[in-house]
Amino acid sequence: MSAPKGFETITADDVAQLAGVSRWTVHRAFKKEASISEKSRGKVMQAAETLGYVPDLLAVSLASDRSGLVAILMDDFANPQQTTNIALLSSTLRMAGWHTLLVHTLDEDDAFSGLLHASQHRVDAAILIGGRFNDERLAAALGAQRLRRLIVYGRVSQNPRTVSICCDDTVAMTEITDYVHSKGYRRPLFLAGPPTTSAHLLRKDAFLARWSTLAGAAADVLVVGDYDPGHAEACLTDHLSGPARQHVPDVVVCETDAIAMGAMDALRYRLDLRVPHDVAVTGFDDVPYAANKNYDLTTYQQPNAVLANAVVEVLKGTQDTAPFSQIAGKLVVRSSA
Amino acid sequence: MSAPKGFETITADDVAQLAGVSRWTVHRAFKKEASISEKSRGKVMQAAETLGYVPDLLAVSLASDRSGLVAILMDDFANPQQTTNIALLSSTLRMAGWHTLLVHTLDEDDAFSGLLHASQHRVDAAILIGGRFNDERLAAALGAQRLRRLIVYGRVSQNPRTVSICCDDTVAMTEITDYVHSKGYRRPLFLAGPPTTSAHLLRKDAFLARWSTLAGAAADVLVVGDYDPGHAEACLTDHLSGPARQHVPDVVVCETDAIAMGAMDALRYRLDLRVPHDVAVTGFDDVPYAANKNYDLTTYQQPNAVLANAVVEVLKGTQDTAPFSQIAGKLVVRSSA
DNA sequence: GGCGGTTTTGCACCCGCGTGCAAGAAAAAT
DNA sequence: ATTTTTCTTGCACGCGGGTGCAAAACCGCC
Repeated sequence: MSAPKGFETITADDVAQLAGVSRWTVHRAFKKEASISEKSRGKVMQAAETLGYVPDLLAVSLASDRSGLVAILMDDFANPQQTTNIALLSSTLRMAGWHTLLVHTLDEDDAFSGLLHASQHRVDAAILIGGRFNDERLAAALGAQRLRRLIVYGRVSQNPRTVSICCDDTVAMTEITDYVHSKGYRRPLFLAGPPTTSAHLLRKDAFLARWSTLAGAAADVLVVGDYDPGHAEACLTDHLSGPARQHVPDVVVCETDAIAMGAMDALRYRLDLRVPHDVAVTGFDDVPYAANKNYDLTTYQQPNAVLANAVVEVLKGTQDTAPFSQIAGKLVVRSSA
Repeated sequence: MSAPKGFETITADDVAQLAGVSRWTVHRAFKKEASISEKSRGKVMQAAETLGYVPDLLAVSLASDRSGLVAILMDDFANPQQTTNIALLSSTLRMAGWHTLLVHTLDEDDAFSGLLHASQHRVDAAILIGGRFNDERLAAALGAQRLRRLIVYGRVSQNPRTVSICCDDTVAMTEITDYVHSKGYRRPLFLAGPPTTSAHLLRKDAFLARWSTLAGAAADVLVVGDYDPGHAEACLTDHLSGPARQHVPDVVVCETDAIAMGAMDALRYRLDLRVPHDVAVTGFDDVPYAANKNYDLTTYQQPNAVLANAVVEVLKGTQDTAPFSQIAGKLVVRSSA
């Protein structure tokens, strides 16, 4: 009767027995729109209560072919934009009834195997956060069994079999460009992230195009290898210590806040310049730390909550991919530019 | 034969049929120490290869009563120490064969329901990262079915039914105290985090005890409500703008790096003091950003990789709880103190 | 060729629950 | 009171695969 040690697994059968009904009636009692008499529902609920019964989601998933699990693949936990997103995403998903299977991917091969493992858990969808995922591999990954949906979060994917959920980088960067130009800055330097990501292309191209329209001249670009502030700091320091020293920019426009922070560190502590007095800086993303007094960064706020809800929408219904890549954010003006 | 749309779910039966054996032989082929002839193993493997068969982990979990899933409950994604830990933990677990079910808990009730959901997924263990979890509730949570193991990560839990994996805060803080004293500082102020966490108690008490031994006098303490840098900044600013202004400390010893960074911001930007010239600052955890030139924080490095591996050890075998709460880290001296 | 012994293999049954259908009970209609 | 109609309930079967046991196939040997 009672287990000598460990926990007794309480199944629907146990509840049925105690309530004096069949297992299927127990099932119906838990299903909202099921035809069942109030009397037996009451008996079942009481029995379930005293026994502490909770349905086994594993068995539910197996039988119903809906796991209620969403895999989130993420590559960079040092990136505050990504950790902010995953925090918001996982709680939004949980409120909507999904659980999060977290996969920290180390590199591209790892992403592939992570996606495979996720599919083995029958996830209802897999979400890719971060830029280091390769679209070509995604197509192959989609060939993996049981991967129902692939959502690319925070950037545009060329792959037609995926759903992109992100804000409109072109519109956003154009707005930043307009602001920078209107403030009277005339010698911009654009700091770009890794060349493989689409954010890189969209934001950089949008800036260059708009700047050329506004100022009638091309802007300088410096490509930083990744989104690490330390690396951005080193890159910019090198750049402005070299032959480019003579034309120091009056504003550094950065692809992300992480790069912007590294840039500010470089300007202040390596190059002995004042921000924004000597050089202004703008970022992109509005990560929490951007509001810190050290940086007080003028940046572009992504509508994170809207994006997270869009994921839920996609999970709920069959949606078109189009509406979810044109969500607008808003410019946040602080003292850095 | 071929599905009209969507993906064909390939089961062990499909492989068996193609290989001309029974389903159980397929199972044996995938099990390393099973008695099976090389010939049929070959046939099975080839059939599995051509069909692209991968076992369904949901079914495996259900049948074997081992989900291969570990729930990680985390409350604060803004805390870099926690995001660092979860990144390391999830990749360490994955290499050891476990997957991570991420639960972002918003408050205590939420933590409870998160734990319940995790148990419904039959997780092999649940790991608690962060200080906002209440030990008393944990005991209740352990009553939930199927929750095999509860691991408290990064702090000591009083609950005997849980396993604590953390470094020895007392030893660590004593080491910091010795260092601070040896550098000649004599008017310390200790900045403590939320009073409910055990880290608070251990670190604060260790500091106070050691300082009293070394200096023969009690040290000042200021309790900051949480681990948010912005809040710490405000608290310290208030404190030193008030009646305490006349005895400004010569060193601010902080319970965590997050608090230390807020403290440095307050000292520099609010109180117009130089760090470390006027006031020195120490932290605890050695989060990645502590090495940033802005802060360059003297702090204590937690042995994160060792801790993560300890989790795997606990998952693998039946271990005693004792050995895992006395892991040592090391002092990292930088320019802030 | 027959025998004891050792692999290999197949099979019944189980994990806990969901679906569709048919039998049973209760309510409504005649 | 009898027949319909409707609501409840029970059940066979399936999801995909793991366990233990017994039958079958293999082996070397006398």
